[in-house]
Amino acid sequence: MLNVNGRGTKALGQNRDDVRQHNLATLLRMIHEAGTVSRSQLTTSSGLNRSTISDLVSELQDLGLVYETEASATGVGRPSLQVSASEQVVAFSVNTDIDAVTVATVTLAGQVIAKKRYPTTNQPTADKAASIAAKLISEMRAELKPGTRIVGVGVAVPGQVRVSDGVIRLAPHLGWVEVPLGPMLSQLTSLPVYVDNDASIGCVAERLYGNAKGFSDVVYLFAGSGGIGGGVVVDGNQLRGAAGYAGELGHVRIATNAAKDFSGLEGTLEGMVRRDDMLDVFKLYAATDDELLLEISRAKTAKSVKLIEAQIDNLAAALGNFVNIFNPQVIILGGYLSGLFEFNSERLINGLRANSLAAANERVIVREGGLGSNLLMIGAAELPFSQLVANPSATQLYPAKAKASKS
Amino acid sequence: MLNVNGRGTKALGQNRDDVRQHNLATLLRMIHEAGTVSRSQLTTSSGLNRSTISDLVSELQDLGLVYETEASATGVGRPSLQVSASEQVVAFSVNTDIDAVTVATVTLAGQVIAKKRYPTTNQPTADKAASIAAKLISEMRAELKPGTRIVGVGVAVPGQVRVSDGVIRLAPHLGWVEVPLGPMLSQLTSLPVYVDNDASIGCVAERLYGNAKGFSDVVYLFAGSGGIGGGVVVDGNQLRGAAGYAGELGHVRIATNAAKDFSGLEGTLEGMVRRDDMLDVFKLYAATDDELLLEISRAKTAKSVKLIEAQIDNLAAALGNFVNIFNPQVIILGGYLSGLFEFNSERLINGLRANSLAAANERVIVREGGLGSNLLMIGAAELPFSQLVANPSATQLYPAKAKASKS
DNA sequence: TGGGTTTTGTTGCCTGTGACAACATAATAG
DNA sequence: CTATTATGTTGTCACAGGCAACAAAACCCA
Repeated sequence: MLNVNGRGTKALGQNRDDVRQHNLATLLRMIHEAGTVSRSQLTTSSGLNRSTISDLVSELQDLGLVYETEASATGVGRPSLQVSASEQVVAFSVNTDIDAVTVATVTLAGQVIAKKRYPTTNQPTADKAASIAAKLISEMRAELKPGTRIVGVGVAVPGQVRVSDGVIRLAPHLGWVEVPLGPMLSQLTSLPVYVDNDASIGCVAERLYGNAKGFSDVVYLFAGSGGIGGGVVVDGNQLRGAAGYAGELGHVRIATNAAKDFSGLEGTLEGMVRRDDMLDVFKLYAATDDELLLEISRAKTAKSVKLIEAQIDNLAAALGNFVNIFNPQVIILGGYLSGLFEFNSERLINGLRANSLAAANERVIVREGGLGSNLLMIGAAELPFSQLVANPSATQLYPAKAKASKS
Repeated sequence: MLNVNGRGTKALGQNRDDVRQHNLATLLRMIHEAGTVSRSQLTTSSGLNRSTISDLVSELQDLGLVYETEASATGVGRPSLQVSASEQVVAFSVNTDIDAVTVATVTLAGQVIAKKRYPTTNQPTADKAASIAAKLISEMRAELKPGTRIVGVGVAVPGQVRVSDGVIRLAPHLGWVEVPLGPMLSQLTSLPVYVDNDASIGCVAERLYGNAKGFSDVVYLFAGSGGIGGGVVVDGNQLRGAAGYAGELGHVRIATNAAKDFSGLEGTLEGMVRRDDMLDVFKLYAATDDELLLEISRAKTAKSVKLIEAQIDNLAAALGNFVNIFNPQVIILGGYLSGLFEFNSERLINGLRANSLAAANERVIVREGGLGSNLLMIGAAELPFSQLVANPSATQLYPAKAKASKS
């Protein structure tokens, strides 16, 4: 029951029958991302022959990963069979936050079919969080339809995660330092567990199902109660870096002599665009993002407007940096940052342009995040799913009723 | 005679006989990067069968791209044939700088076999630079051994380049705005021309042949007379961004209220770590990097030391950002930045650590660039070579004696 | 209503690619 | 001089996807 490195041992160069694996993986990826696709669509967008698609799809069907249905005709010609990702193949996603542990069941088709939130008083310890998560997973596992198979568990943690083995290096808001959350949860559930930073996971979700869908170069910025995190997609691939810590966009320095952020760095984006400051100016003690967004949109007092504009300017400076560094097609703002964008998008865009090179910023699109509360759930499930998709025929699945065979 | 996009039309998913192309490309890449490899090495590091290697290598040989030699025995067993990249296959590399145009002939084995520098008074216009380059190329082409074939021309320009069509969007030091240098040079030489930013090209060279060799996640920073440029390698691939402008690391903002850089941005690395300031403090009007490095290493006056330390601190702040963003394995400092590193590497490293997350910076290596004056020449030649390597059997080559057939 | 057209699924055959095994070759070790 | 080790060479084989021919299922139109 090992946590496998997100990017496995790369076969140094070539392939022979890997062709089959590759094609199988490509088709499953298409089906997984779309939920349902017709076989003719698969044929055209893959470039493979009809007969090959037929063969490959039936192999996926034998593996129990997809199923076919007849579609009602939409035009001339024989209607193409619809291929759908199986709802009988699921992953569990976990989000450990400062005030709750949330677990969801997500199907291979990308649907959240169950979700449980377990509120905690204060921040839970890692042990506590793991046992809560394991308990919720166990409950949800018992409620699965018979025959359902489980791919694994994906965990979103607000902090720095060593992706290779699921160790939380530092999660300041949770007070976790060097805790092996992945192995702990894997032991409790007897399932493979994959852990990653919450913002990276949000980025994955936005790219697959949200407002960054279809883009190959994306910068994602997310501000929650735990500071600012980021995720980056470069040429269609999630930026991970040497050990998986890349994309810490909230800790990028943009100014001198300024407040420290939660990790002790000075003059960083996270230290200058603070959700808590925003709550203070509206005299809120705690608020959901929706409540805060509403307040921001109605801000009238000079003090609040000044704060909002200052945050917009700082955000724009940081975004300018990211544009110079990544030359992305689209920038997605999540959490309460979308409120800043809505409040005065022109100011934000102008600031961005003033802080970046004309060539790099000329085509960049700034958008709010398109996914709601299920963002992290869908994204976290992608961690185990991506393992399955990369190797459809050789990935072990686990039955709904426990007694999983040890790997 | 078109300039082809660096990353061609990506076949959406799969392959059939693409296998052969892929394997051929992989082998040629290994041979190209190593210069000479034994067949047994190719066998082990590719994972392919001996017989397959034999077959593929003989195809590369038929294509005239490699040749085999018998090696003197080094151990037990039959000695393996050595496979070398052909010196009869070359590319021209061009560097348009503010005071000269330099052209070199580089072999597929990575050797610079000829080099000519044409000094210019003041900055040349793009037309001037193109005609000088074309003239030098024509001369060097005439001096090639008969039978030599030309892959194309790679151009390194200090500025922002639209890689897809070779248009220089902005090269502040040369005073070039929106000039189609690639097409111009292509017309003059009747050869395919590829253009990229000089720092990106330096990064490529360092990764293939310099101090970043073998690393998959690299941040490269280069300071020359034209400001500070950067290049990034992410998971083995050069960071390009949506339109090829990514990696403008010199224009990243790290401070408030500071001097503008050459592109008019405020508080950026380029604005705060200035080569000209360094020349001033040593009362130099102009100097080669070697001269400047010597001065820095001998700096004694309070004023010069203070400036050097201030630049080190600012450089460290920027490097901290890059570590948080990219989590690289290695950072390479080129140009006179290596002098800052040598002057007080401890201060630089400490500053880097203070400005980045512990998890991200714990294993990062900081090094000076390992390539001398041929850095840009070797890197620029890689632009056409990478086209050839990606598609060994279908890339057109051009004869040494002109009269090239139009494509 | 029925034939023509268009699009897609299915089947059987074909080609190209790399694996594999057997053998040949060239070095070292004793 | 033989045994051992490592590599190159050759012929055969398995397997994946392309391709063509046919069947099936929709629409169009007279």
